[in-house]
Amino acid sequence: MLGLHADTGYLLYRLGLRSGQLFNTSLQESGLRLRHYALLRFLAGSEGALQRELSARLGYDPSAIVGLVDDLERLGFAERRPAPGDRRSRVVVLTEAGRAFLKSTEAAGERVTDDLLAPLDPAERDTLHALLRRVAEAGLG
Amino acid sequence: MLGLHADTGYLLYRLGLRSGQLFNTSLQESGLRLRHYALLRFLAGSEGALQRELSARLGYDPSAIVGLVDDLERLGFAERRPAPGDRRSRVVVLTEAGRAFLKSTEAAGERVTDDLLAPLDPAERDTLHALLRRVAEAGLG
DNA sequence: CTAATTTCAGTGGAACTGATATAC
DNA sequence: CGTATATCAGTTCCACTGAAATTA
Repeated sequence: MLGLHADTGYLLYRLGLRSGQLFNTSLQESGLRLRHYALLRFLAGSEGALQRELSARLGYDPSAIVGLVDDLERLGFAERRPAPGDRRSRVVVLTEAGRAFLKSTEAAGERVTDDLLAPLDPAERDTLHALLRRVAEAGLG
Repeated sequence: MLGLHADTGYLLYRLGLRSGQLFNTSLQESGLRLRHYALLRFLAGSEGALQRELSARLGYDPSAIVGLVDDLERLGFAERRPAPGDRRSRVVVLTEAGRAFLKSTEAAGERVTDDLLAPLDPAERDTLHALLRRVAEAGLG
């Protein structure tokens, strides 16, 4: 019995905190947080998404999406457009400035994961990633 | 490019949040949070620890330890005792009531990790655990 | 009518910063 | 003197809850 450090769930909790901190410090000079960055990267692969889709796919509360998109709009990295076919919804799309920002910070994002997983060799990282993906897909949809 | 879901660091961040939530809801009827529980389980394997040791080993800020130990003392699960040899320090020890509480909630804690890792078979869980431990030890001390 | 989408106000917790008292 | 331990006050952010307005 070595305390909760021996528990996988607790390890995930602690490493999740550490990962989030690394991302945020890496992003701090841009004025964005990890959540903004995640949203931008999702948009980069989607040709526009409804806010409720962002909420579901990223796992953030719908009320949190509002403020995140507000921030990105203020910076000119994303825009809200009326959704064709449903006047309740808004489509959020990446702007050219947003795309350029993503390109400029791509390397920094990879460096964070590199630092975090430094003790693992490439094959082990793949194994870890695959296991985490399966856990994530079961629990988060 | 599937967005940050394809990034291991981000997966860790998301799963860490989910893991913490599961622990906290599992503990909610006891009135404690994951951080209290982690502290209790650390004490169970330590014969008493200085608060600065708790901070270092659990990764919580020293100022956070104060409130956590306050809560545990109020419930009678832990006690502060003067540290022999250094009147600045306090030794935090588990009480009998604390030990009994841990015993009564052992199964619940295991169930949380079980739920979280449901998609993985036992061998995969061991693999995941070993990988996470190595990542944790490199970054968290 | 009920349900879905977005928005907003408010709550509580978490993590930290900076300052203080005490002791080394 | 400077450093370490514990404590306290205050800040910021995060995640959520509950409710509103609009539309389906």
